Amino acid sequence: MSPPRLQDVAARAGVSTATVSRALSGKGHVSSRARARVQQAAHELGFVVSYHASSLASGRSRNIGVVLPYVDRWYFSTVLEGVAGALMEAGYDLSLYNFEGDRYRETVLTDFLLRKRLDAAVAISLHLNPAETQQLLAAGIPVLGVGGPLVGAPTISIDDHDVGRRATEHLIALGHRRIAHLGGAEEFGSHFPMSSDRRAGWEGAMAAAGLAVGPAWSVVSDYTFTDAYQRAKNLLADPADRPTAIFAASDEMAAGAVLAARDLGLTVPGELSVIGVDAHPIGEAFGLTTIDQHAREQGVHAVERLLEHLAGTNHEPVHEVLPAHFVVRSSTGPVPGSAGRS
Amino acid sequence: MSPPRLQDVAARAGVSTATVSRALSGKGHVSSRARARVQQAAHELGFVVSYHASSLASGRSRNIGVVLPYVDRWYFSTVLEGVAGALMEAGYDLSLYNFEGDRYRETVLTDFLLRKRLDAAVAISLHLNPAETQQLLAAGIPVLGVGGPLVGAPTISIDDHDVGRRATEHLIALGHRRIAHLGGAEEFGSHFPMSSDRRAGWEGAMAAAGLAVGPAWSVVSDYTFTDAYQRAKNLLADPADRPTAIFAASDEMAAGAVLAARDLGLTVPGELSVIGVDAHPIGEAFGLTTIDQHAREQGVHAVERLLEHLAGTNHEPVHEVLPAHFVVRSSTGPVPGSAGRS
DNA sequence: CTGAAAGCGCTAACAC
DNA sequence: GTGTTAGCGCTTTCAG
Repeated sequence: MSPPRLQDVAARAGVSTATVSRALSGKGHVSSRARARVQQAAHELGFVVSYHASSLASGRSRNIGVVLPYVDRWYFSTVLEGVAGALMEAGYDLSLYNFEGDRYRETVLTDFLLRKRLDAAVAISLHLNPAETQQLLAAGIPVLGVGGPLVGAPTISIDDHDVGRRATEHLIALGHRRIAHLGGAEEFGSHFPMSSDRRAGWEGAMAAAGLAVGPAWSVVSDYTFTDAYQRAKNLLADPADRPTAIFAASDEMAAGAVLAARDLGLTVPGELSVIGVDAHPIGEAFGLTTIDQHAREQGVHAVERLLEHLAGTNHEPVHEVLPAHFVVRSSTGPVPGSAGRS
Repeated sequence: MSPPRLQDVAARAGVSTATVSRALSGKGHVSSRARARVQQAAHELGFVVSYHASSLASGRSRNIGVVLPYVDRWYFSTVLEGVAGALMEAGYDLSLYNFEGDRYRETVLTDFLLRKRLDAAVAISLHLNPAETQQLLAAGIPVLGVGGPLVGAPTISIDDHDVGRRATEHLIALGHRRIAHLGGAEEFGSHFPMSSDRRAGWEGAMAAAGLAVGPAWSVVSDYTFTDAYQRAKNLLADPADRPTAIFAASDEMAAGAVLAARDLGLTVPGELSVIGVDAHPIGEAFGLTTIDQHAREQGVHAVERLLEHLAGTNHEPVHEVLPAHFVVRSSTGPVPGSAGRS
């Protein structure tokens, strides 16, 4: 037998389909008596509204798209967890669109996102150009950016420049003068727009303290543990000319650097201090000092903003900046051969 | 102005809506001339079919659900990447349902999955009981299980018992006699059903070799780097009575064990051999010997199977076993104080 | 507060 | 090969 329809419920409850719809959706006024009978009937029949019919008739689908460049990287999967949980609480479905770098960028943007089956979308650390953003907005899909700049759309993110500055100043305060940076490439800007900002924050703090920053200490990696491990090993190879501290743009890279140092026989933080960003769980075992950017909360908050937007009136593209917090553990300490200051 | 409808395209191309529908979907026969005009008109108007209308009318939604207990853990996010890519290639949408452990288990199963908006679902390493599986199947949603047993539904997975056996035999062949296991809890069985199988494989191999397996060497962890690090440290603390090798049920745990060993001053593989499972990228920097279970391919293959199922006739619940392969690196070696065999 | 009825935009028989 | 038309199952004016 086919699944029960709204009409079946109406018949059983002895009311019209309109009343059933109102009673079940909570929209419009229904006498509590009618409501009770409807709910009773719906329950007995095991009725579930048809998503497609409901969406077609109402124009809304209670479905939100999440667009991201990777799902198997910590930041993205963590934000995704936050988004998924918040949407679930709100009774929304979540459609996932993974660029896989840039592999499906075109496909997602043209074939998938425009099928008008989304009430809104959140773009995680994605650099959409104005044309792409406009395309979405023109299709009637409000977009919210998380962790990346989105021209013409509201965003939430942390202040990456400030994060870079604070991490660096923490090391400077410990007496370090020779501080290297391990971050993402500029070209990675399309997916990791924060990279250059964190690097700029480091450069700014170094300059403000009158410290030199050679190109050799401005290391470009790809945000993976393994690549960072290798690059840190190269960076630290020469005992005569190596930094005493490293600021890594992510905890995974920071952890890779710690492992590299150990493999070279260097103690952390005795001979090398390392600080990361993220509060990645792996940092705990490494005793990593880091700056927590509350990735999961970013996802939760993104959904709150988006639902407000859908419900409400406030459609200005506000760029909201979320706080990030120090988590000091044991990977940072006074510079070697000093009394230190901590 | 409102978006163009099928009718607008029909008018512009000078044909009926039925022809437009056929021309655009590729179903049914349309003269190439009509097809060309339709495509032309559709393009000029920027027409995109309405997903909801199409789904309502046809009963199919080109949307597949992915149900999993976590998204921020390597195995799950990697399988998810594979599934997402394969679905994208096939032009299917992907709806994500995250249990977050068991937090949303009920909600997902009752509120979300049954809304008849899914053509099918893949359950990643999820232990659905027969009633839950039946509920889905009864709702007309074919389910495929990846990496976990699903009663009454087709599945694909590796042979975890065999993996445990092979990993252990690798260590035994290197001369090890004191081999510990770091795996998941039995109770974790609801999400990591492979845990107990890998452990059983280890026990079996040890027994077959006539080797003792004390309860102290059968360590239960939670599949995280940090927990494994801590437990391995405890396991290795006593120099007088510690294993010479560890078989960990995942690379993350194996890496945690390697770090623990180093923090205790033990060399790997000189004083301790470690082998994991997964081919997690982090294993590279650790030089981890592992068994690759090809997680991404599991996801890709799951989609292939599901689409075949949707297209075809073969509806038997086949349990397919995929191969897993050794990746020998530098974390395993001859037992300490022996000439070794390799 | 409730019912009748007109669609929402497309697909799939069924005719021609 | 192509057009006609009856829905798909629900929401939402508009009356009452």
